[in-house]
Amino acid sequence: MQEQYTPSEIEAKVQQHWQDTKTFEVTEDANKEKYYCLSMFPYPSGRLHMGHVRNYTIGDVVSRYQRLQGKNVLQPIGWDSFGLPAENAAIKNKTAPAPWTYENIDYMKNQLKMLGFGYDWSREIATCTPEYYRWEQWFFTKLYEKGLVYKKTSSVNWCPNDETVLANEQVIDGCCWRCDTTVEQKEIPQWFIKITDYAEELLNDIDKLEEWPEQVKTMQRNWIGRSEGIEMTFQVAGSDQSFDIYTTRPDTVMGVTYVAIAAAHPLAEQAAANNPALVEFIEECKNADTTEAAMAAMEKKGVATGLNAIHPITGKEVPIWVGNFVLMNYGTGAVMSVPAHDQRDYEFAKKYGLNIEAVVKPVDGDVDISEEAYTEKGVLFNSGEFDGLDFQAAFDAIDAKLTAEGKGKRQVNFRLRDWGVSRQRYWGAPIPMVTLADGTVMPTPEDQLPVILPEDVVMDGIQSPIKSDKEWAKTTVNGQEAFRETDTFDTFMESSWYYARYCSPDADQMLDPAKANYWLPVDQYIGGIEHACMHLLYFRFFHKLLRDTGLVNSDEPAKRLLTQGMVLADAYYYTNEKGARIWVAPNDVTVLETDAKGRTVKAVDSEGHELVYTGMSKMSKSKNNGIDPQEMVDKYGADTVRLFMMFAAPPELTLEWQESSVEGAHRFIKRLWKTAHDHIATGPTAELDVKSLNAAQKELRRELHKTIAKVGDDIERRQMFNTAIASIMELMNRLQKAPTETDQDKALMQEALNAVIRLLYPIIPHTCFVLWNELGNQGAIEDVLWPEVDESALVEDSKLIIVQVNGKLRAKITVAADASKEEVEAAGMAEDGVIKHTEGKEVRKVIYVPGKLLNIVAN
RNA sequence: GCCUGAGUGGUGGAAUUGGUAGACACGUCGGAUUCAAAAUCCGAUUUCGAAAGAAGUGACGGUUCAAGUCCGUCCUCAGGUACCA
Repeated sequence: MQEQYTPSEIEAKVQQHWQDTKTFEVTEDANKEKYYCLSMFPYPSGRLHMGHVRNYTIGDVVSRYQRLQGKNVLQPIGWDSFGLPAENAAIKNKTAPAPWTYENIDYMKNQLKMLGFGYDWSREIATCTPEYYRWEQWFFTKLYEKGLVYKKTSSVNWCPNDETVLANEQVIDGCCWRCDTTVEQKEIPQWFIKITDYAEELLNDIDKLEEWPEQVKTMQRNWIGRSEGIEMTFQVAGSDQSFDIYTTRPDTVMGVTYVAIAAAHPLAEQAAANNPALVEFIEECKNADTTEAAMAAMEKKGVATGLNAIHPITGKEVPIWVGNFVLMNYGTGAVMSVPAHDQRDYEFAKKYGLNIEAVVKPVDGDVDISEEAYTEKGVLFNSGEFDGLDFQAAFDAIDAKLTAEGKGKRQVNFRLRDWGVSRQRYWGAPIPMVTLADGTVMPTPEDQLPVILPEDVVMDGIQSPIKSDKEWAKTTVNGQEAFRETDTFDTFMESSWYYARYCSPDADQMLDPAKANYWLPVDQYIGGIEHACMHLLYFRFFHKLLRDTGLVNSDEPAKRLLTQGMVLADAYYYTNEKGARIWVAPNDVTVLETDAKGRTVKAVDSEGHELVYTGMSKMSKSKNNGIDPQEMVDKYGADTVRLFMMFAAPPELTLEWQESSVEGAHRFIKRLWKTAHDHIATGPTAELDVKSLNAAQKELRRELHKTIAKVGDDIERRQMFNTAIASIMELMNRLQKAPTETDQDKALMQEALNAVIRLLYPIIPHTCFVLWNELGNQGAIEDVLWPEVDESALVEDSKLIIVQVNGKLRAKITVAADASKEEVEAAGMAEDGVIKHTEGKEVRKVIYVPGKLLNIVAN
């Protein structure tokens, strides 16, 4: 065996072995328990970043661990390869999105192999290929036939200068990122999928996701946002027109002093006919940013329409205002306003001098609305026949009255909105719809699928090539001239079902149900927390759609979810002559001076600029603090990078990249290698005879088996890979100091190393692959099982008891494992530290936590 | 704004069910080895204090024999907010 640890040699050799023997290619096997481990697939942006490395290392650790549990483990990978960045890169590099994407895939695929991830490469998919998206198109046409797809107008960000639609990301401070023109909102027809038809099930089935983080489940519940309220109709005074509003606070309805409608509401347009101020305001609202955050931040403004609405219960007239905070697209496009009991309405009423009438007060006192709205639920007053009712009673009574008079009804609403899947961009799957010459809109017939996206295109930076090429849309359907839809799908469509396609990647149908039902649901899904609401909800939604199409037979796509945190790194900048901050890459920084505690005081870059250190931030292009995984693998080897990633923080927390800590991980592997080398150099070992071990050997063996138990629990149940590694490090620290004189010392070392190598295998597989055979074991480590815990080795004959007086630590005592409370108490009371703090005091109570702690309460 | 998290030594973090706060590692300091350095090995390392001891987990308050952990109010940071993926 080589004395030096040479990761580059070892890793190349082991990776070649995995490739040659197709170690990680799997097929359905009814005799084996399956395990499907899935990491969110990457967008092929160019090179892997540390976030990818973290995500895929976690997945690989889980997969290899499960393999050693004897399971049939599927770990696939692919490429989420449609999307906006490819268009931007293509324009910048004067190429087309397709070649740019395919080159990136090739490059990144190599990087994944160099990190040693055990993927079944025979199942690799790229969503930008017709072989993939054709089934998505097919599925969309099926959804259309089922009535789950519809078209409606919806607003998009519009740059009037470029005459193009912008993503939210491309709007900077209300202006186009390319030409700085003020962005407008434009209403255009778009396709929607009725996710709201599944809102109730998506909400209820969250309860089935027992192994999903509570955090994600809470976010999804709030995102879906089920509410119970009343929808009621207001008549417009002096007209036969009416409009509906929805409220979750019908108990406040007697306090309605005005109603607010959206600028795009038909009534607003009607009222604007002879009201120039209103026309101007409606114009202004058209250009307002409609993202939720912007809506919340903007100043709430309004203009009176001059129209009045008739209160459905009191019959009184209240003014109708147009408010910039009401959107036509959401809800009914109108809201009732109760300034006394809603803070936004309160501020609006104060601003425009509208009436404020309190109708709800606390159960035990008066209501004070001189400073702000009273938004709690209380008891009604000033509410006529409803006076004295509490929230629920008022809700029921008002519901009964409105229902009886045909003016309203109880209704469940969801915050969740239907999924708009149309994008006016090129690099996406064409939406398989056509418009015939006679105006009929219909799905592309099945025999004309896939609708192929041409890849050989020239990007002009503004218009989608399939829109600017007027010929592309032309086709023939049912013998008629027809025009293809030139919008493409939201890329969330592709990422909503890839997990299912992996089960039968070459199937000549969307998926092969027999194979899909063998592998699905996914046992472990791993990805970033940023996907909690959108991707993970679409993913669950699509699974239910697949189920209702008869393609899968489970209700949920993934049993267990792990959401990993971001990767941060040091960031440094200097200010140039023009006053601009120039961010310097961390590997170009030399720290010259640290304070007594090791904090950076002075740092310079290679050109001598003195730098400002800003601490840790998310690795990003803007702060130039990305660490290239490739460089790290070249320098330390993949196993070191993997070990550091898993050791530096628990998977769900942010991880701070610290190269000194990477070196620490590298040192640990070197020590492991040396310990194994030194042990192997002493020659063959005798058989371990457990009965003959002395006390020290027994204790060492107990530590070994405690570690085996802890590591298994940490990886499988707790998913705390960092503490699993820490406990292996502790054990290794002891093993390095353990005596090696006798046969049994050596036999124990052999048992320990054979176990440690398997415990570490999921994390540093290359090193462990080699060491497994060096230790004299036959066959590949992939084919052996996880070490077993010898329960008999765990038995302890004594226990350490913490002795406290009034909750403060005063002594530590060792007692027999079977000592009674009385014995422990007597031993504890005899300790100097205890006597000192109980002298002259009365012992009032003694709390004993068996085998752990004794607390003496005295005063 | 709203929804969801996080905050513990110089640093990353540990403390799993309310029971020893700081495991493991990095850094720093001291020592060994070396002509010297790198590498490696050994030791110290929350703060204050000579010690005894006291204080200490973002802030303030509460529950409890016992609180990093539970409850309340607040502060800061992060993720999401429906066309970035």
